Amino acid sequence: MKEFDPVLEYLSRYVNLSDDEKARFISFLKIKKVKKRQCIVQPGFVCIHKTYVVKGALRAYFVDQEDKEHTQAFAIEDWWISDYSSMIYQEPATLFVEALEDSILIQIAHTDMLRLLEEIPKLEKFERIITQRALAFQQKRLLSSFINTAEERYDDFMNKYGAIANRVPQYALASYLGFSTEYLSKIRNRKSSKS
Amino acid sequence: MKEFDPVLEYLSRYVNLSDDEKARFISFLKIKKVKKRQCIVQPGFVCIHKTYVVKGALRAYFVDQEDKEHTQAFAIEDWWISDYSSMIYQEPATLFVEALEDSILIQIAHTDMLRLLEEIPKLEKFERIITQRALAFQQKRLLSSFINTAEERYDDFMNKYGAIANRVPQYALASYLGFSTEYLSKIRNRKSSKS
DNA sequence: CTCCTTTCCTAAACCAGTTCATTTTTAGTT
DNA sequence: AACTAAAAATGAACTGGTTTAGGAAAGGAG
Repeated sequence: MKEFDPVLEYLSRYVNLSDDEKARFISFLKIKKVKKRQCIVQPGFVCIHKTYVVKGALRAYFVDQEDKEHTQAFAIEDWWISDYSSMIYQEPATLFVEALEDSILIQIAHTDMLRLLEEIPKLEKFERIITQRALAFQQKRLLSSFINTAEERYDDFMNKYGAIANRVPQYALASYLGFSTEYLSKIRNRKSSKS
Repeated sequence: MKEFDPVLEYLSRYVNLSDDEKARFISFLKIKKVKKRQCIVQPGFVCIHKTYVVKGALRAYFVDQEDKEHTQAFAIEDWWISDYSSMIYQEPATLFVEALEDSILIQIAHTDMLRLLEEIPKLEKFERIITQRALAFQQKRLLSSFINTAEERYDDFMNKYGAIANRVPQYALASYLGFSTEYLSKIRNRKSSKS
């Protein structure tokens, strides 16, 4: 099952599974290939899967009443993505999760994950830790949106996630950082004229 | 150990513990009483405890370079609070956690909690679930800060958490919602003149 | 290669929310 | 009750970021 190795490697950073447990885990995984612009989650439908990115790039975004998009998260190789709220509460999604490039994904259904958590309690630790880290990240991001100016947030993102910034469309980046594409353009212009 | 009952009741919503396990859990708990304005977490010191509020009200806030405060969370009766990031990474805190009223708290050290998680794996489920919910909440809050105007965010908060809003100082509420006290004052004025 | 769509850039008018400076109200303390 | 300090209100001047409307560049499909 070589195709699932990346996920097993990811798991092994947090928890040690026996070969049997690994096999059991893998039995619930599914490979999914998607083309650019294809959505794997849409508002109105419950988000069933947790999705791991083997190859490619995706984003989760919300569309508000004025049809404006707000990017909630990006995911590239070795990241997870989903409409988290929809998945854990088994409610209709509010987000789109869309491929920004042709991508190869590995998915596990939330209900299967819950079953696995019962079977292999060690996995709970994995879930807890990655969720804790996601929470800490999200808290920092919210603070930053209040504390830093648009330009500071842009700089921070370029420093930490330049690899992502250079791969995703500009409107997606601007809507992640919480300002308009026009303003992103203005920021970049300001920078290039300075140097 | 009647004094710890509120925490046990909280736990029981997520996981069933035997009497032995309950006793073991309780053995790590400590009661803490604090006066208004007293801080239980400060920048520079590692946040050791997870804190449950038996009675009273607290807030966690960040102070930026311009000495402006940004409230990250409130906690009243039956809520938990801490500098989450500092606690899980065992790094110096960046937040203050301050009592807004004289309060009675129950604390558990993070290291003790980790030990308990090893001893009583059932507890992992508890940790995972409350963290997942906190994450979903945080994600909604960030989206809302991008999508909604200051006034809409104020209205939402009043609807959902009116009980908190009426208990905390106005500057704390404004800094939670992400705008200035002056503007909050303006919003309230607008409303009272309308009705 | 050409057409067409999507993405990116620019600039001026505009507005939601801030800043600053001062006053009024409230709450805590002796 | 009187004093003090903290919190809330007010209003005028200002600004970071949006909006609107356009044109330029880049990528994909035939």
